[in-house]
Amino acid sequence: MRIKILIADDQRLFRQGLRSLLEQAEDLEVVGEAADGQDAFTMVQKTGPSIILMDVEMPKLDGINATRMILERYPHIRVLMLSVHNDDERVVSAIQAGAAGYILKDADHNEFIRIIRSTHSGEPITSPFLADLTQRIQGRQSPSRTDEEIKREIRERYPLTEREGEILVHLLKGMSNKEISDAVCVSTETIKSHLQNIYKKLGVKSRIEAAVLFLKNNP
Amino acid sequence: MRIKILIADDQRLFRQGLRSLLEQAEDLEVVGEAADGQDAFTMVQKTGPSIILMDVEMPKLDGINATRMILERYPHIRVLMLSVHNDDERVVSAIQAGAAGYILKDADHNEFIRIIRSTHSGEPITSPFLADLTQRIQGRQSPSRTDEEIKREIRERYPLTEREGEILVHLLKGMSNKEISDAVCVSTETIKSHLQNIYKKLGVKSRIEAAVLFLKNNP
DNA sequence: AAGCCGCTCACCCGTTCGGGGGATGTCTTT
DNA sequence: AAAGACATCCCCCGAACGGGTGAGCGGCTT
Repeated sequence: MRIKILIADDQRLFRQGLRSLLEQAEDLEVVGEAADGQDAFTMVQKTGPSIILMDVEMPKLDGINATRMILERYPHIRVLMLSVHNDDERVVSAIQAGAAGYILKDADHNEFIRIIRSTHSGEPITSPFLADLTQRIQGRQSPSRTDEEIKREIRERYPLTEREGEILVHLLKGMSNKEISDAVCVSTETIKSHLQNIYKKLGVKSRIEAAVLFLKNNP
Repeated sequence: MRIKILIADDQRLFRQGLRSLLEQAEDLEVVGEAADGQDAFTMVQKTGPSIILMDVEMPKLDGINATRMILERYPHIRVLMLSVHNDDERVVSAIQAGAAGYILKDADHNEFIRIIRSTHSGEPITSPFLADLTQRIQGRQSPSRTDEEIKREIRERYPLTEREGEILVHLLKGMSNKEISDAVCVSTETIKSHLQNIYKKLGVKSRIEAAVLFLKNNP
C-alpha cells in the first residue's frame, strides 16, 4: 500500500513538478492536487490522503487555517507545511494548527522524500528545534474525553436516565436519529421517544438547542 | 406590580404555610408551587416568577441542580435557597449554582420577607460572609461574548463571508431557519441558501454538525 | 465591458424531526 | 399486589430541514 499524498499549492507548476518528483518513488502516490485551502479541504473528503503537503501561502483560505479545519475533522491525517519563508511566527502557528512538520521549499528533494516517509511512519515532528514547543502545545490540548466521561458529566448536571444520557452523548456528536439508532441498536422510534423526554427535562424544543445548552457550558 | 414568587419544596404543608405567610404581604404574590426540582423547572416556564424559593433537599432533582438548570436558561431570575442545614459545602454549591442567597428554614418570617424584598430590588447577596466567595465565583464566570465577538472569531477560523458568519452565530444559539430569517430580516429561502454554502465550506451535512464543530473547539 | 462574488429569493422534492397518542415488558419500590 | 420508573416500539401528522437548480442584482476587479 503506497502512501497517499495530497498536494495543496496555488502554483500549478510547483504542484506538477512536485507530483512528478514524488511519483518517481514507488511507495508514494499523489492522489490529488488543490489550488487553495478551501479546495484542499474538499479534496481531502474525495481522495482520503494520509499525508498532505500544504503550502502556507494560498488564496481564499491559507494553509494554516486549512490545516486546522482538516485536522478538526480528520485528526489522523498528517500535514506537512511548505513555505518559502522561515518565519518563526508562522512556524508556531503551523504547529498550533496541528501540522506534523514545517519544511522550506528549497529543501533537497531526497531529504524531502525522507521526511514524508518518516512522517508517515509516525515520527513525532520533523523539526528538531520544535520538540519542546510541540510538547507544550500537546500539553494544553483538551484531553478528549471518552463517551463514558461525557455521559457521567451530563448525568451529573441533568436529571437524565442512563439511556437518555447515552443518547444525548451521541446527539452531541452531531448524529441523526438514524445514526444514533444504529449506534445503540434500537429503533429510530425509540430514539425519538427518548429525545422527547430529554427535551422536556432540559426544557428545549430541538436537538440543536439541547446541544447548544450543553456545549456552551462545557469547555 | 407585585413580586412573583415560585415555591419549590417537597413538603406540601411547608409550601402552603409559606404561601399563606407570604400572601399576607401585599407586594408579594405566590404564582406557583413545585414539589421537586424537575417540577420547579417546568413551573418556571409556566409561571414566570422573578424570585424562586428553592429547597435544597428535594427528590428527583435537588435544589442545587435545579437552580443551575433554571439559571442557565433564565439568568434574570433570583433564586433563594432554603435549607434546614447550615452545611458549608452546600452553601458553596448553592452560590456556585448561581443562587442569590442561602436562608435557614428557622429564620424569622419578618426577616425572611425582608430578604425577599431586598433580593428582588437587586441586593447583591443576602449572606454577608459570602461576599468574597461571590466575588470569586463571578470572577471566573465566562465573559459572555457578544455576537460581534463570536462572529469575528468564526470568521478568523473559517473562510466565511460576513453574512454567513452572522447566520452561523444565530445558528449557534439554537435558532431555527425561521427565527434566523426574522432576526436578520430576509426570507427563509435566503437563510437556506447561506446555510448550504456554510455546510459546504465547513464540510458538514447539517446545522447540528456545524454547531458541534464550532462549539466543541470553543470554550 | 465582462466576469466574479456576495446577497437575495424562489420552486420542488424527499427526508428528517418534533409532538401527540398509545402499547408492551421489566424491574424496583412501596 | 400495586405503583412507578425505565426502555422499547408503533402509528400518524405537520412542520422543518437539506439538496438541487435557477435567477436577479449590486459591487468590485480585470
